[in-house]
Amino acid sequence: MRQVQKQKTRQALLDAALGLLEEQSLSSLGLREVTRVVGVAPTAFYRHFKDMGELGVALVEEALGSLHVMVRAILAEQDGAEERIDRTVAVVQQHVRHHPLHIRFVARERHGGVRDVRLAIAGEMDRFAEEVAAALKSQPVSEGWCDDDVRMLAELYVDRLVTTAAALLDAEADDAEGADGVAGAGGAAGSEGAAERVVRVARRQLRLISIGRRHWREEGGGE
Amino acid sequence: MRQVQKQKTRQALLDAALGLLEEQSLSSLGLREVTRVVGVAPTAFYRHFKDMGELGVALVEEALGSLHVMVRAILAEQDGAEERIDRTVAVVQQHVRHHPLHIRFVARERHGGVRDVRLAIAGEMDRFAEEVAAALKSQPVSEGWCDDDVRMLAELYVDRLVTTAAALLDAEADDAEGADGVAGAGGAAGSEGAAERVVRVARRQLRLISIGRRHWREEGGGE
DNA sequence: TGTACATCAGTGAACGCGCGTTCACTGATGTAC
DNA sequence: TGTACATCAGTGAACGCGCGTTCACTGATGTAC
Repeated sequence: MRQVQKQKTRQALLDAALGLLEEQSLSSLGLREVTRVVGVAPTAFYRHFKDMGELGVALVEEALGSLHVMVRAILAEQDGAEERIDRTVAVVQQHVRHHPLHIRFVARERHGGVRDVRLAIAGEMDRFAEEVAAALKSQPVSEGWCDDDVRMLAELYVDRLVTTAAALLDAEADDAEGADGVAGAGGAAGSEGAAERVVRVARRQLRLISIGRRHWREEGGGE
Repeated sequence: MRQVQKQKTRQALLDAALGLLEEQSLSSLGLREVTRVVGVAPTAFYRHFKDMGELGVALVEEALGSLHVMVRAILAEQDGAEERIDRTVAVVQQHVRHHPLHIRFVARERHGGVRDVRLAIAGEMDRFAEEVAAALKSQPVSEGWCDDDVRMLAELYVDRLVTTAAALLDAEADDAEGADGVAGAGGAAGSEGAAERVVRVARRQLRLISIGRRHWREEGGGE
């Protein structure tokens, strides 16, 4: 079938673009750069996308689709609060390792220079928050919470997950770089890597939010 | 003095670039675009900056300098927890109104495509966190907290301020746009604007964090 | 199965354009005497 | 105060280059009979 081959080329364009976007932003990425990596003529691009913005929106769907899987995995947990936090951070860490380019892309283009892409990301993030809110609402801790408060908590969580993922990505890059370059210069041999620090901080931040959540109704609810 | 005129041109280049960066990212901004706005020859650019990256780093200093003032203003507050939160959000809101381009620039280039600029922003944000940590440490609520925990709380606060500022900026743009375009289409006349919603959510998120902070030692400290 | 025809993903030459950078220059400002 | 000279911020012509986009095309794949 001809459509099969067409999809392959389309996917190759998306993959090539995503790879190139590790080190630059969408608005400075050229159509010719992408086709050059794939090995097709520049004009072939137009058989698949109107322009780079349209390719960007397609990448949003791909990247946030994979993030969506991550969020669902976290929400599926049923353990106690403490184990839940550890699992959450572990899932984020795993996701960063398996889809570093997706995380980089979302972090960069969330406030980037292409309007359609920003809107697409904002829309997807909103759906995440809604999904997280629904999950939080069904938990016993949320008894007596109004929908609005649940939603603001969900946004706090979603934001923290994305921020942590982006921080982790930078930290792992730093760790890898430092290991090659100045192996052990200054710090003790067993000293904490940047990624480990991010993980520890993220866990405690989630813990603090969780504590705030448990005491919210006692003293917070009256607006 | 000749240096005075030179500084004026330099500042004009920075201002023009900042304006152009409202709608695009640094890595796609051209040297000729900037000089065209200022009204000087393209080659004049080189009398002030090696390239756009260097101009970007200069913009970081300017933008985070103004953010620094904001952070100090917040830390100077001495009221109770609740008033402190209201004042904090009010200061952020005011800052967004007075320096929207600075906020946009920092939000965009924090994860943007120019390495030197990213590093400069990360460095400044780190200094903010350190400063906030020092202020938090001296408050009575922090009795018995280890430095590491204070620092993680400071990072949570700094991150929340920047995120809120960026969200507020987008929300105010949405509000202005919606008012022109579809005046009152769908929502009731007195319905909440996007900016107001962001402010209300931000207040409650800070409140929740503050509650978590007060109960931290009772149940959180043991790692 | 074989033949005639339609489709359409990918080609490749050509275009005009704005880019960053070079270079020798100009002329106002600042300095020495 | 006036003159001769130095400095250097800004100029403007020129360059080669890679960009996005157009167009008529090719030839493999798919379809009808």
